[in-house]
Amino acid sequence: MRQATDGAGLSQSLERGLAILCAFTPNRPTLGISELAGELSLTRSTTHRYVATLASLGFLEQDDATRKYRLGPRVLDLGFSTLASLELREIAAPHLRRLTDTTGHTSNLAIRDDADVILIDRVRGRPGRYHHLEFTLHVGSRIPAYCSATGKVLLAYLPRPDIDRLLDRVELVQRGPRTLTDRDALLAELQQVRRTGLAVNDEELESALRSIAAPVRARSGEVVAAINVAIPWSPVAMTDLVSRLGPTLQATANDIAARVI
Amino acid sequence: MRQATDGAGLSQSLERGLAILCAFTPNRPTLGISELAGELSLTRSTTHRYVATLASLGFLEQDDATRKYRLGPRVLDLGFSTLASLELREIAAPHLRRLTDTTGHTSNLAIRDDADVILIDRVRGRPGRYHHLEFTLHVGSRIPAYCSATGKVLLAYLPRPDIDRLLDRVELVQRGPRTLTDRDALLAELQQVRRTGLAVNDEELESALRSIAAPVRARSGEVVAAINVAIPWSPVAMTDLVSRLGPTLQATANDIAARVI
DNA sequence: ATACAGCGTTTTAATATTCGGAACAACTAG
DNA sequence: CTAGTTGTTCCGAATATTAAAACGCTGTAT
Repeated sequence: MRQATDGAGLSQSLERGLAILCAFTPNRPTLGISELAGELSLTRSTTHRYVATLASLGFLEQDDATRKYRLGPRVLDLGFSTLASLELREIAAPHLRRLTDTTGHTSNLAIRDDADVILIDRVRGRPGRYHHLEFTLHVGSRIPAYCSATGKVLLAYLPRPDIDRLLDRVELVQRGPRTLTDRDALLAELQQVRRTGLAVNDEELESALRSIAAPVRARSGEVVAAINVAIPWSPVAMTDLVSRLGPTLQATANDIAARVI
Repeated sequence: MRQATDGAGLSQSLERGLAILCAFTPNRPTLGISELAGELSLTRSTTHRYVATLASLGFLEQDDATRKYRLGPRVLDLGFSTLASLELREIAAPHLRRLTDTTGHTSNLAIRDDADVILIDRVRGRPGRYHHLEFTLHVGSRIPAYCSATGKVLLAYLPRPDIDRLLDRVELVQRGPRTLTDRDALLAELQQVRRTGLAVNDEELESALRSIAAPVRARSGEVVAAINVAIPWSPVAMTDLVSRLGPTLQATANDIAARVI
């Protein structure tokens, strides 16, 4: 849903077709031709041609009753089976699993894309108290970096100019009861992350959700990913959680890093 | 110049662009312009324009050193967060988790797409003996139906004409030491599946991999998905495994079905 | 050193491909 | 019945796309 033609020489049709696919979100799982056309500022006929193409290839399906469209199973072919960071994901998988087994909490592996983080692997914690986020977050989910523990980690170790450039384009909107909406406060916290090697998210993304994250470094020392554990809210103080889980988290992150090529 | 494949594709550019994205597989994670052009029978300049478009949108990334391309993080935006069967996935998630906790084995939720099955959720089993498939199969992976337990379940309950039509287009290639390459043998086994309500995969997809699957039914009674547990090979007889795990599997499948809208 | 072969990239003019207005059929309200 | 949707089809216009050729560049082989 970003960016049209900055320069010349790009394929309009491809761009529009992909925009159509991206228009389907969890909040709007089914869309009609007119809705799509309106959203993308295209005519219905043009939209229909793209949609028909996508449907004929299996990326979209048409609902028999309502005539509207939804995503088809083939979207899962698109890159999901591959993925830029497949190697990292494979290396991390058993360690994530162990992290969840020892802590009992859901653990995630995330990378940064622009000012967002993307979950590239996750191991669910014990059943029982399933939180709302358990269902709204999947592998592939995209979350703003500024209000997540993994995001803070992935921001913190960037060169300062890059941090500024990213934050320039982001509005620090209130997502949870304790979201850091003040840029200076966020920058201070990023410094804290660099000092401690840990980031926390204390109900900043969503109410009742806490999380602690640690950086995963490549051989070069560069922070290439972050792992975290998601913790449902409890009366325990955040500092206690950090001192209890932080070392385990960092040890896991280091184990992963040690196996990265 | 050329018409699209089966006269289906209406927008040539969109079809070609998506073909480029799909050309990236786990086996071939990075591709150059020339490779892509050769594979898709396009000229390099045309290929380059599509690739540049995809790269400018974040779906591809260019390696600084080799100048070749790999998938970018944005591919994960494509539909994965939504998906036709998201509801089913959400409903099934805690049950899959419990299934893995009680059996210790990796469990999966799969739907059918044409003659393949697609994993739409998975809960990894205990660490320890990580099998090769642990790494080659992810959510989103596509496997031939005829040589997997979930696939047999999803084939078995189709109307007979549909089964025939699907199998007409599939070659029963040997994938594992015990793959059913004979169509009649496969059809007989599908009947067995309908009788017992369980399907097995005894080293048919890959050596040392066994699996047992059960159908998940919608309110209407239609089989809409399948769940399975993957079992590393052991000297235990398959029939023993079935009698031990089958009831649990079916109970889980029924639990899920009972909660499907 | 030189020539070569391959790569990704840019430019080009010609046209196949795509565009979008208008019209259609089906459906829902009022 | 009319008036407003919706998804869908048609078709001439024209634009966005195509592919050949040339450009640098990087290696390798001579």
